[in-house]
Amino acid sequence: MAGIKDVAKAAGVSVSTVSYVLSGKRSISNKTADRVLDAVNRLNYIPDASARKMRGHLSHVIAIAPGRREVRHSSLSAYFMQTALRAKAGGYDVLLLTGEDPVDDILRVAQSNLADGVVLLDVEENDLRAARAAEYGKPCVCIGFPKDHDDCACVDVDFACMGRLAADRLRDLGHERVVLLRSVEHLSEPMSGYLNLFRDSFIAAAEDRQMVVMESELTEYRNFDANAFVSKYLIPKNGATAIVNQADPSVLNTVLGVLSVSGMDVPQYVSVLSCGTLLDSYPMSKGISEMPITPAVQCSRAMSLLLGAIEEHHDIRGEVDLSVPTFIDRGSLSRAREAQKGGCG
Amino acid sequence: MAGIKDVAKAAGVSVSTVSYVLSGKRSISNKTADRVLDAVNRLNYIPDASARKMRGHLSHVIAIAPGRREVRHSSLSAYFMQTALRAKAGGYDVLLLTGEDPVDDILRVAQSNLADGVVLLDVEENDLRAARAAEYGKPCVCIGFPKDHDDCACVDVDFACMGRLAADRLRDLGHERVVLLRSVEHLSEPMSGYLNLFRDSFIAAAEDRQMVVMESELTEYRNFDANAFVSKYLIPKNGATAIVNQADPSVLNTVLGVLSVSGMDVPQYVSVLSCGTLLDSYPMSKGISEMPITPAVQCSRAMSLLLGAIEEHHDIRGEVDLSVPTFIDRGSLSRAREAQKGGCG
DNA sequence: CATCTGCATCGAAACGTTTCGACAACACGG
DNA sequence: CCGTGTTGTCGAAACGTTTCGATGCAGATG
Repeated sequence: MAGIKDVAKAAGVSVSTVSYVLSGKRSISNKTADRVLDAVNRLNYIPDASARKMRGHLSHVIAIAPGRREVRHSSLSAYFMQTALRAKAGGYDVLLLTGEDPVDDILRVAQSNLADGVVLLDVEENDLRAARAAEYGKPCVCIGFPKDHDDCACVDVDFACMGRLAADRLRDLGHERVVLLRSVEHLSEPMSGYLNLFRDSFIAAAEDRQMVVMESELTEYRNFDANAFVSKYLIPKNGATAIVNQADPSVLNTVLGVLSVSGMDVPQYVSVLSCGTLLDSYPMSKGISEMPITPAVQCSRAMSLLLGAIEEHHDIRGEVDLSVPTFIDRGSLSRAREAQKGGCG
Repeated sequence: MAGIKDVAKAAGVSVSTVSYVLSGKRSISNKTADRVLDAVNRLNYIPDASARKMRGHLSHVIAIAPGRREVRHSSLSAYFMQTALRAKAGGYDVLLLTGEDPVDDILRVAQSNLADGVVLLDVEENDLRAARAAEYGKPCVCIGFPKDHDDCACVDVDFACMGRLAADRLRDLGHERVVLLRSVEHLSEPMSGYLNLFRDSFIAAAEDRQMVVMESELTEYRNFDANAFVSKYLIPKNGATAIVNQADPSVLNTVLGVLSVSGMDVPQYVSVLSCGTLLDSYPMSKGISEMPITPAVQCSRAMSLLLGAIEEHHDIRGEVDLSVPTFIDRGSLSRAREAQKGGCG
């Protein structure tokens, strides 16, 4: 509750002197500075945030707008936390936007100067928030890759590249028949482009390499039948020797449970590679090698771009930053078993 | 970028008239009001947030402080979103705090008037953030139940009550032998009181009712062996007829997988009741009846308390609001099977 | 000694609002 | 026609900072 005036009075100096001591923008004698700092500590003075940014100053807040309000994927909080962490490292706080109409919310906080910049999460292929970025009057970064991104920067993993890398890796291990385990997420989020981006590029690359790709059926979560999946794609003579997982960790976990019970060991009998997932925050029944999404990387890059735009006035509109996928070996990949009479059942 | 002065000029009135039209705090003739509103729309005027709260006004921001930065439980984002939703409904935005030192962060945003109030998430039994609430100078609500809560309000599910209700429900269905499936979360979060609160009250209530409670071993996630669990607690002659799950959904899912493969049907062979979890945002292989945590309820109550404190100056320090647990029937409970030669293996 | 330079400090303006007090215009009852 | 009240509007103060320009003073330079 103490203001700068109280500090000034207590230290016996003028208000401006206090301000200069605190900001270091003009030289102040040590003697005076010490008296001022003393008073600051004694009175527990913290400058008022609003008053501070009254002279054309930054609010040091960035707004973060998750997309759909139905949050089923737990990775969302990873993005929240990573964004907040990076923001804090740059001296910014993070404002969470969750209104009915996301665009309205963004407009409000951006135009009222409550926030200096905007990060969009859960960006869909046709994303209204991204399309209207020009109206915000503040720099804007998408984590994701919307079609219309003329007025914002985009940061994402290069999922097309991931598809090719996955195909390469499996082919190099001799896998010729692969099954793609897809999440039911597709049903509820048809627009979330990255899953399709990966899938298409993986299938194209695999076929280039003479591999056979099967795709699991898309069903409701609750109806997913791991037994049926295993019976259909892994047990037959010409079943797959590798699973590429694009599904929710728990779906994969169920499959692993069935494999384990049936004595179809990973990776001896079947290799598993999970792509575009985030398993390390997730208790799997078995270590699964992975080309994960990387919230830390994307958030960090997003924040660099954003802070550059805010503080150095870089124009980041239209910029696209795709990062090369990483691979984490958790031992679930090995050479394809020899073509044999297939299965154990 | 247009300011109130521009609007005033465009409408041909004084600055104060514009302000009164917008706030409705004094009567203004319709004619003038229309002209002003016209100008506001034409210029796309949005008042500057900082300037607005310069005269002793509220910032209409509440700060939300998650506890541990390692976020493995996905329910965190449910709390984020629910808090933000409720806050927005009351006209508040939400600021996400994630600094190294949570107390510092809270002090900073509270004392600088950046936020009008504070919500603490992931509150532990001995929570420093709660203990120091007096210093914030703003009202503070915990979601959780710390020991030292003299200076903040607490909102939580009544986990002791949940333990009793769970015991009652199982006993009424004739279950006399129950196994408690505990999460490994305990290992990493020894202080997170609610799991123990439930456990202790459940065990006490169950023993009161002449039930036998077994407890699964606590191991690392990756080492959790669902087969061993099933063999040890469910297959033997005197095995449990019901599982009370307190563990991570994916651990439970693994168990369900083993049960399903082994032909031990739920609920015919074994009943399952999950407590203190949040399965509906989580794709389980099978519907599991549940006494869930209820982020929406807690966040809503927390926000009511907080807004009451902020806007009506209620003193909410020391207040405790425990909500009665809810039960969701998803069909995984049935009468205990008759004592028989036990198991299928 | 007269200037100049640089340092330390101060007073006041500025930021964009809200709100208080004033006042003119008008209506109404006496 | 005078008080009294109401309505609509305005000017200016206030909020708590930052920062510009000015000033006083000490020491260096001519």
